[in-house]
Amino acid sequence: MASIKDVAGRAGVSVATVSRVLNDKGYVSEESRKKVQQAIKDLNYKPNAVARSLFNKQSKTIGLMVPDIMNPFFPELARAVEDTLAELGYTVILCNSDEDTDKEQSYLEMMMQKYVDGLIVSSNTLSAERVKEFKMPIVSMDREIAKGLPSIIVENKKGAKMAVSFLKEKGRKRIAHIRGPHSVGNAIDRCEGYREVVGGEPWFKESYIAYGNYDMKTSINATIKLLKLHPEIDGIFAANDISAIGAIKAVHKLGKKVPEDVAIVGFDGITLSEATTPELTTIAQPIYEMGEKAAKMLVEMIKQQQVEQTIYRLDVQLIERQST
Amino acid sequence: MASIKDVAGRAGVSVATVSRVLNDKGYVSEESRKKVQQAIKDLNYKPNAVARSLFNKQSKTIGLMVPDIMNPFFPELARAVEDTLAELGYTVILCNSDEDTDKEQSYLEMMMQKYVDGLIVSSNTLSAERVKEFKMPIVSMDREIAKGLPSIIVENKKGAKMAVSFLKEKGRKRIAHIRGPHSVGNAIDRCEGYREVVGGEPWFKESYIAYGNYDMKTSINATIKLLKLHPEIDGIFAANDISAIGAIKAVHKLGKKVPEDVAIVGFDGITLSEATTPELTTIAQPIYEMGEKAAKMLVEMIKQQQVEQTIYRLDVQLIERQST
DNA sequence: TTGAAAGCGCTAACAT
DNA sequence: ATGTTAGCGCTTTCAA
Repeated sequence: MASIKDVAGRAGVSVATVSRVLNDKGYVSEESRKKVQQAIKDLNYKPNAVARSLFNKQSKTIGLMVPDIMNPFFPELARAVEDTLAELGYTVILCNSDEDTDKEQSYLEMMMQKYVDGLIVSSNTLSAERVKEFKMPIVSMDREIAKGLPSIIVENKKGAKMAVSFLKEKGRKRIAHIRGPHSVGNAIDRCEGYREVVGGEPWFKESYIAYGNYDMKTSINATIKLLKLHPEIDGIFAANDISAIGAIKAVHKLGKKVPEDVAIVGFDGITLSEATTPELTTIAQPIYEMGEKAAKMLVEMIKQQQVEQTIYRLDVQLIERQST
Repeated sequence: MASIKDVAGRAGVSVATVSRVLNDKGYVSEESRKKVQQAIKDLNYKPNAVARSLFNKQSKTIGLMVPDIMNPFFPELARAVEDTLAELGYTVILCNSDEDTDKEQSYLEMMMQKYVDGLIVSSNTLSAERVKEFKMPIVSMDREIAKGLPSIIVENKKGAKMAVSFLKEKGRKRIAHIRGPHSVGNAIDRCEGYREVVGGEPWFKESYIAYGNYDMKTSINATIKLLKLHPEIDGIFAANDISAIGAIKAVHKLGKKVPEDVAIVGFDGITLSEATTPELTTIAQPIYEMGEKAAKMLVEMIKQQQVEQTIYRLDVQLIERQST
């Protein structure tokens, strides 16, 4: 691999001049520039990014930390982030945290040691303090880690209300909710949204809210229990698409039909929701747009060396399909 | 951020000594070692990875290049790779190539510039020459890019034969195939496997092989056409799970039932295949294991500085579910 | 057993 | 307009 010295030698100038044309900084005569460019071509020279990083304390690399890339919400997000960042000249490091504090910590340390320029993170376990002491631009996805920390979130409560209202409009009289983890902000918001729409109904019971943990197995079991206890239920709002798919399976297992006997609405709009039978009606988040926005914000922050204090709350959209 | 100089100063030794204890290389008196370790603790010193890379020409980073992380096959692979590599002290850079030669090229250049230590790649467009001139350990997934290049592949033909034989055992008399792209090796192998089992049957027709392109929309249309042309078809082997899901949808659209009227077997064993109704019978690849193996092989290669000339051909497994 | 110093490839003062 | 040089933080020879 040719180095800047080789280029300088071949062009008959000093390394400083080469550096100047490389970075288009300072004065360089047209003649020298030509010679340097020629030498660069001849040698197929590519600047050494590591040497640059050492000097600049920047690596043109950002970290993307998600709980688990296998969770179907994240591939699309990762794709959006990577697309956008690649366009802007950045490289993406993938981290699966499993929401494990120790793993998170070691990823953070690795990032500092490698001069990673910034971090896009979706986590419920990363505390505000640890983020603070980690002096690096951060954008948080799907959750406000700390006041004043840039975040991309969606209208969770509003979306939940849309979902439940939609079930009502469709003539459903007993609407249950499969909720997500108690510790997760968006699960709380979505549950609140549900409550606001049907919590005051005369038929409403606390036991209409079952715990699905955002996962399929738990949701299947929860739904079966729910429907056995309350056979009158004719509509379900599941807090995410995975839970909704679990609910569909449970309904089928009990010999009932979706949507005839029980109509189901999910939340997220992951690709999976189109692959099921029946296809899932869902509250779609603009996942790709979220990733794109996060990436752009982060780069802004990196360039300005100052943290924008913004929260982007993106809108959600009801996609009606066969499950309702 | 404390540097090695700070540590040396605080410990009252030279930076060389600090480096020695850091890397556990060369002679260090017990006393000096203690002092250095204490200083490291006091200062919460972490070695600067970039400076190390500059010297070592290694970055403890590897690239993972996939066509598209949104393709449901790859998240699990990425997870396996990342888990394994993180365990071994490596960081993973994610690249979505879209099988686009230009994108691939610029990723490769970025990797050279950043002293990336190796590459795990799944691509049908990366040519043998480009890989050769890219002097860096590479493991190829799901495809042999060049003779002698380490690859992880699966028993595609054998799996296809298993799938089709299984349909026969289940009493299916007219078995069709939804094939993948003509340019993709594993699609060719799977199609061959299909042919070997039923190509000699008296009822076999060339038009029983439809083109699904490994994608859902195309497979839906192909299946609809197929079943309209040949209503006698009672079994379908789809070359991947996405196609199989498309086939299920198509069968439903035509008012027929899976598996009563048409039994369907897929290939891949992606998580998605469990989420459908009916759940998909499929030939499962050991996806996680493939990623793990690839990562371990790559690290071996990096450490030994020499390329092992091995091809791992992993076995596949029939998972019987509701679609048959 | 330890330290001084060169060097990895680059950028940016500073001089000229 | 250009070159010389120090320095980014580390590792490793070489000498002591």
